[in-house]
Amino acid sequence: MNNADDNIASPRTKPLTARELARLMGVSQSAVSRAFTPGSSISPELRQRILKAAGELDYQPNAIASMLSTRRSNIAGIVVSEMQNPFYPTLIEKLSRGLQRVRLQSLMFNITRGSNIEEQLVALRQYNVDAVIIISATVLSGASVQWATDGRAAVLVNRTIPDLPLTSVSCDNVEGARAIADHFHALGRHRVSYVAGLPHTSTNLERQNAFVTRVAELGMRLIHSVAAGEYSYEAGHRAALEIARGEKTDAIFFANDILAAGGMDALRESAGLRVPEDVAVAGFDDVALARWPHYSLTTFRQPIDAIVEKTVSSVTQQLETPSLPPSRNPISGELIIRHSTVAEWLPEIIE
Amino acid sequence: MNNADDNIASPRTKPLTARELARLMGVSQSAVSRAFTPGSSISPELRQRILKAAGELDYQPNAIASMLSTRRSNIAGIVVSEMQNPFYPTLIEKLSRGLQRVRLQSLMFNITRGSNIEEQLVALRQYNVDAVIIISATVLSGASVQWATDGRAAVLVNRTIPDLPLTSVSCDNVEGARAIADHFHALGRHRVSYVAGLPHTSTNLERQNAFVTRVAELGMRLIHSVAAGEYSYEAGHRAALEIARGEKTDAIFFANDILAAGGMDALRESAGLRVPEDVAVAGFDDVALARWPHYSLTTFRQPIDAIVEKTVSSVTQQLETPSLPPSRNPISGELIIRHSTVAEWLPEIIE
DNA sequence: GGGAACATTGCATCCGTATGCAAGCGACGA
DNA sequence: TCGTCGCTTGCATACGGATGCAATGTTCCC
Repeated sequence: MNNADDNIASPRTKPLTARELARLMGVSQSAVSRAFTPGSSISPELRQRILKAAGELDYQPNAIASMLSTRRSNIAGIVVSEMQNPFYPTLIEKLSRGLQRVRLQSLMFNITRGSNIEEQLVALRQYNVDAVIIISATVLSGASVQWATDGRAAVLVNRTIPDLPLTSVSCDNVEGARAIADHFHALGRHRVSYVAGLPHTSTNLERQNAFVTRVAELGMRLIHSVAAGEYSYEAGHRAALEIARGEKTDAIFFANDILAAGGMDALRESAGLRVPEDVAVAGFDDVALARWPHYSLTTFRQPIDAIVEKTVSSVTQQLETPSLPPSRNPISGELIIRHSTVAEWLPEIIE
Repeated sequence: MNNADDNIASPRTKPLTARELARLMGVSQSAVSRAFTPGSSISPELRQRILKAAGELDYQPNAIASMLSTRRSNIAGIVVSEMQNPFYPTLIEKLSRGLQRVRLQSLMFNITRGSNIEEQLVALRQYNVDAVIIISATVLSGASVQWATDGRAAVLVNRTIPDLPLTSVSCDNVEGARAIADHFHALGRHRVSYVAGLPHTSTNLERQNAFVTRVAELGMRLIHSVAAGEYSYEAGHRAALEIARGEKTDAIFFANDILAAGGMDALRESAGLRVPEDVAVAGFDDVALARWPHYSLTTFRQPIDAIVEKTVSSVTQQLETPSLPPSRNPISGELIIRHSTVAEWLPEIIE
């Protein structure tokens, strides 16, 4: 039992290094490095030999060391705050996959509202992320974002920050809000209302302004315009009750689907109104529950795949061309009409 | 305009290094490093002086270099796959905050089912993550997980992997499933059914076995036991319809809340049954929608905060004591009774 | 056959921080 | 007053790979 250690699962095995592998093979460390670097100057034979040996000896390059040398981390920092709205998990999931496709891992930064945000952004710089993708709707100061993103690829998804020239990719909120207003108008609803979520976010401002403007253009009356305060079911519920207690309205546009869901339940179950007969309801996003037969919610679909694709391509372009000027990229969405505005529309059979 | 560059936002400014800062201050680079390393040998005065200068000159240590030196990355890899169930985003968000509290950033690894999982786990080793937290319900082979976690702190959350001795933290599925069975029994329901999600996951097996066993112990009859195939609203909807077409059952336990929501809507709106009068419905997790008045779902609440806390503390312990033997940590949950099983229970007023 | 252009390979050094070791310094006790 | 001990500080080097440059070997053309 002289070599007892050999039999024990060895948690401490130091990973093989390029130098060691090189020594074992009688080649130089550079050769090993080149074997793993596409496009580097090495003969196909040697590369194959090294990759084969690497496979057998379970060598893989240490990404940390490589980051230090190249000053590229191959990491994208994703700044996130509200995971409650199911739209975001879906977005993040797809985004993270999209980034993996271009060899970027996703480092998540969960911003907690109220806590010291600057402090949380320090890590973005410390970890030397190549790209910063800001999804959080939470208000971030332009200065801190500028500082955090300084010199890196950066994309704001579904939001903008005043006075900060950064590339942004968003669903076309103006198009969406106008489409809803047009739809209400086409339905013959003329006494419409709007329910905001977080009032000061760029997303909300765009939707609200576009909706209100279009409503006026079409000669409809805006009966209520309330702020729910947050993007939650409960907030939508409260807002709907408040509206139901006031002057009669025949169509409500909620700033997103979750608000709309809470609102519909309140209208139907607490206010005793029929949706869509008494009041039509529309949301925004087209999250999964909008398709549920119970809600069957008319909504403006955010084209997640297109948003992800544009975000990823913008990141890669910025990485290739650091001087690329910022751009705004509104992505066209699609009005999805369902039962919550059109009684004749019957919920899809769920297959 | 000789120094035109000065006026332009300088995206390329190379970050200040410890050496440079040291040179500027006339101290050694070691001193700078020590100033940022708690517990290192340095006088309080010098440390203060350095930290002050660092603040003014906007220096912060390069985490990459530090990782290379210390062989600690301060990164936890979170392996995730299903973000559709709202339980997981919530869990991940809290977990990520919990980890930040102990100075660990979260690197997310989104496992795509079907694609090459091993390949995706390579990055866990390359990035040298200190800890691996596996939340994904997707089936992972023991061997690949072992390889990926080799020698690091690792925790399986809400799942186990057969034959793989790893620390796990889960809601006590047995307790939960028994509580539901007991509840059905107390309600006088004796013809019960079970709806599974992903049939081969450890979570499902535990819930299913415990439920079936308890049902038998209590002398109730198990009428249907079906597998929805995935944890989705649609799957729950389909499963419920299938059950409604078969022999009459008076209580259904769905393996999670999303399934239950789909199931309830199907029972009520497609099968024309009353919930809870004709059939009682219970779920598992207590996600947000379980509280919505429309569902008002009886469910077994997973104690997310306790799970997160235990996970984080287990990680820190493992980091301190690498030889720590694996442990199982079932966390006690709580039966939440609502309208879907007890007609008299009225939905909470939403404040 | 000689030389130039090219393809491969290795050498040496750098990336930015952490840390063992030894040197410097002041304080304290005998 | 001198030796010793403890606290600070700096020096030198390690962490693991990437890469410019020089050295070597090949190929091709005149």
